[in-house]
Amino acid sequence: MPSSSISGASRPIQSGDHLYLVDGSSYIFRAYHALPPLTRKSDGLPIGAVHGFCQMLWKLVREADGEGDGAGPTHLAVIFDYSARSFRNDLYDQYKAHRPEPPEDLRPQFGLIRQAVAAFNIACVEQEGYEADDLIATYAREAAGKGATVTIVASDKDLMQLVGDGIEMLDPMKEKRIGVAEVEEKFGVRPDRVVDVQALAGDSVDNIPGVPGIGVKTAAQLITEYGDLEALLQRADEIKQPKRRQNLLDHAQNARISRQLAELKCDVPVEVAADELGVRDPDPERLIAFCKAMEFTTITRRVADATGFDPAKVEPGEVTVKYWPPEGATATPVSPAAPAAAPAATLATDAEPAAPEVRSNGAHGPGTPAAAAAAAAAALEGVSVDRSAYETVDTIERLDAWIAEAYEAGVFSIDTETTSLFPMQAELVGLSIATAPGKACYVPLAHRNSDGLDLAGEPPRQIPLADGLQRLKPLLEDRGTLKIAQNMKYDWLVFLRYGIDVRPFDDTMLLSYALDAGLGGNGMDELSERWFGHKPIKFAEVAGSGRNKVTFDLVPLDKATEYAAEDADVTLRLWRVLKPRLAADHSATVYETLERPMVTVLAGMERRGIMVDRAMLSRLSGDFAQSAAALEAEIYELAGETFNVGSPKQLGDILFGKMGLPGAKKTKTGAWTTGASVLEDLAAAGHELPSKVLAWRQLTKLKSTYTDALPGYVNAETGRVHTCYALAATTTGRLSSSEPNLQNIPVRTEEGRRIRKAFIAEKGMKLVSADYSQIELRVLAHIADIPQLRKAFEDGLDIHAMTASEMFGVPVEGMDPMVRRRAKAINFGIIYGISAFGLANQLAIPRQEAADYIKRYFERFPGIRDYMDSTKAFARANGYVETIFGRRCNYPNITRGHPSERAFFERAAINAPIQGSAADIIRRAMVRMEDALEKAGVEASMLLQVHDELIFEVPEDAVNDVMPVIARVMEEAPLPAVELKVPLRVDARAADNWDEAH
DNA sequence: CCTGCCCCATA
DNA sequence: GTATGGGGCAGGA
Repeated sequence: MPSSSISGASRPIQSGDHLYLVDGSSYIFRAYHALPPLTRKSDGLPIGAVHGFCQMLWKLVREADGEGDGAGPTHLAVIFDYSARSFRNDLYDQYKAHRPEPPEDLRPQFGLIRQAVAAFNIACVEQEGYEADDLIATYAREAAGKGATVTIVASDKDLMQLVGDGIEMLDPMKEKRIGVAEVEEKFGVRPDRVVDVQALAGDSVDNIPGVPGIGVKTAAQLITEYGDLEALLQRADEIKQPKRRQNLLDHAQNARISRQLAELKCDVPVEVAADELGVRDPDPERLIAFCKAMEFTTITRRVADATGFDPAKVEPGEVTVKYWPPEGATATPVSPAAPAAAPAATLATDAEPAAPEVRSNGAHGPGTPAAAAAAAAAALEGVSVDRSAYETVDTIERLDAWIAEAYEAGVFSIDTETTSLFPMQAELVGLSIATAPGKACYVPLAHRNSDGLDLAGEPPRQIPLADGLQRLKPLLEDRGTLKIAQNMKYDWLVFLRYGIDVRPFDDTMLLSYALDAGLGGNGMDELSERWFGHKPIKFAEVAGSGRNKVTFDLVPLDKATEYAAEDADVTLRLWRVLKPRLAADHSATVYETLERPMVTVLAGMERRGIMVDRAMLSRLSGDFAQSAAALEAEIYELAGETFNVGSPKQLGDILFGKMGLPGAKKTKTGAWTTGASVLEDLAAAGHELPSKVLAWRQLTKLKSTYTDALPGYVNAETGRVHTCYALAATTTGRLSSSEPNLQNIPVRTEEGRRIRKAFIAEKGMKLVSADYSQIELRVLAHIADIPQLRKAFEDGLDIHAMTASEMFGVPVEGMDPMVRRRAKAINFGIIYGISAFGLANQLAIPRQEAADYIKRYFERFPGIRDYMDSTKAFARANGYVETIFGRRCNYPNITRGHPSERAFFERAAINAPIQGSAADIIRRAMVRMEDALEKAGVEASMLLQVHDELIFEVPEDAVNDVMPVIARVMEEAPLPAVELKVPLRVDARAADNWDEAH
């Protein structure tokens, strides 16, 4: 049988009856993301949508009075889509194409909802080849034709064409009635012309093409003017706008097909007649059994109260949990430790800070979470950015009005304007707020007037900074109002310095990063362009650039308002597009546990900064300059002429041109290669000049990049260096550090380590450095599940020596250091997605020999090859890979481009789960660190992170208490989300400076 | 003054 | 062979 319909009571529909038709399929999707996630207590089965559905059904059933006075239902049915295909696919094969699979935790609820309908004893209709909407249309028209009232319980805009003549809609989430007026408001035309509008505007969710360049607004205007679609298409050549006219002429056929797709079928040969949909009383025992099985305590009690049935007498019923629709061809994730359901399980068990509770903005349409996200994007597409509509708020009254508006909205975006890009020295100049798309303002707080002579004149009219902040503080700290910013870490730090602790918040940059890492930048201008095709004003356009650049407090208020309010406006729009995608993309846990909590953690670290010994750096600078000058003189002598040693071009000419040394290689641009490895080869061959150049380069590098540059970053107020961590800069989840970069402070050479010694603790304090030992190899051993590696880490062995012993069959005792070095290079190579070429380069051995090593390695560790092959295959099939915590790293170009480029992305994809999982682990440790230290009653401040190392500043007498706490938090960081198959080990040391602590 | 390139510091 | 940020040079504005 092509359907599984169940009829209700037999009762011919007549005038005065009231038929309720519930759109079950769209309800499920809608409830899934509109309602808070809910799981069955006993086993974690996701049941949020089922729960919402049952509450709604119970309400409807209670209203049924069997009398038909127009209020409660006399007839009631829940309608479902039977399958994805319908007659519309024959009209247009792309119809509803690109629909993503339903989310994992929604799947079992499809079956459960059908069982709920049965438990309520309500008619349930689904029919092959027809969508729920067509069945609803058929029943609705028939019943209305017989004089009955019809209520369609749905919010799907596709059903709006049915409204009128006794048919209305009821939005089950907002409990809002949708009549002719509401439809006109939405589509700009009467319900009977809705399909014409849809035919022109198209629909990205259902993949209905429409006519390019025409949205709902334009479509409504055209239909109103020309009457209907056919008339418009006939007279399209009368349209004045050339582009629009051409599009209508070119895409007329598309529009006609779109209309057929949008128009609902009112004459479906229904298998269950409308007369068979009469309301029946539920069987209380069966209903209670179902509710008990689902562990719905409140509904169980209500049903019991209403029916007088004692729930204690009823055993929980049997419910069948099925993953429906059946699992498709979705590939399994790379990591055996991260099965598809891992993110959901993580949510249920992980004791992480929960998302702040925020009122839904209700802006999402029906459909899957992904479709909802697409709908949110589509809804924002038509709203153009109108900079002239922004308000400059210069009175307390207007500021209070905006604050009230923000409270009312429950969520708003905010952006600060300051005098500096460094949040630690930025002074607040003003701030902008947006409470809805297009509804934004700028509040100047500390602007000055430039009179053109670079002298500040009378300030413009504005609210004094202190007064403004005093008004805003309660709002910014209000736990019930969500603040949104693009790169909140900056604004959060600025506000903190003015005594305001902004929370709760969302960050659109981090949302984009959690969702789309690797697909492009996450800066606001780029996101605005990507999502809205809109280019915001550039900072340089309002503040100038180069020598003409002024601080923002000198920007005139009209310009400042346009720029600042637009940023807030765009940020809010981005949030509306990106936030709904978290659920759809299963990235909510990554965002909530690995991204958002990092904002305040990193802000704290940046604020504390680290002390550097400027005198020591200055002495070093002098030393380096002297040594470099001496080397320079020797180099000129050897070369027989003076030249710029720092110019690779000139150096190449000397070495390979004038002196005719061997081993000359070309770079991409045709210049001589003068990289370190080339110079080392020459030096090893006994040439003096190259070895002097190498030494010179090292010294000048250390001098220019570190000893000269670092003092310039010392903050005048704090006397410390405050680096800036980027949370969303890498594809793998690592942080990056800049201004200055404190993640590449030298450590390998003795000269370099002298720079490290200049990073010191405050008097009476020590620096504690705690670093993970071999974390990436441990992660690899876990992911690829390599028995020998697991055993070696378990036993605390020297992992490289063990690898060498396995590969070359030599005992670890008395091993030749060269043999161990080779194994070490291979181990690192594996992490980097090894190639014979790269390994040969690294070890300076022939390519064939490197290939033999790799072959031998794979023979000894076949699991590694399996991991690499399966990861590559997964990345090629899906365009992304995941870490063990579900962070997604995208590689969209892995199947495109030249073979060498593809090979590059393949290596990156092999590396990303390893590097990324390690990055996730240290993020988890950092997020928990402050609380753990506080709970343990020990004092310590986290100052720096260098990928696998954390640096703290600790009072001398607390050092011994602090170190075990730090090590424990770091070693246990993966728990409880992931239990690694290998132990993590952390080494911690304390000293007066970073070099000795490391 | 900006950009691409080369080179090099870290994990 | 992975992931970054940054300095100096050189060429084109």
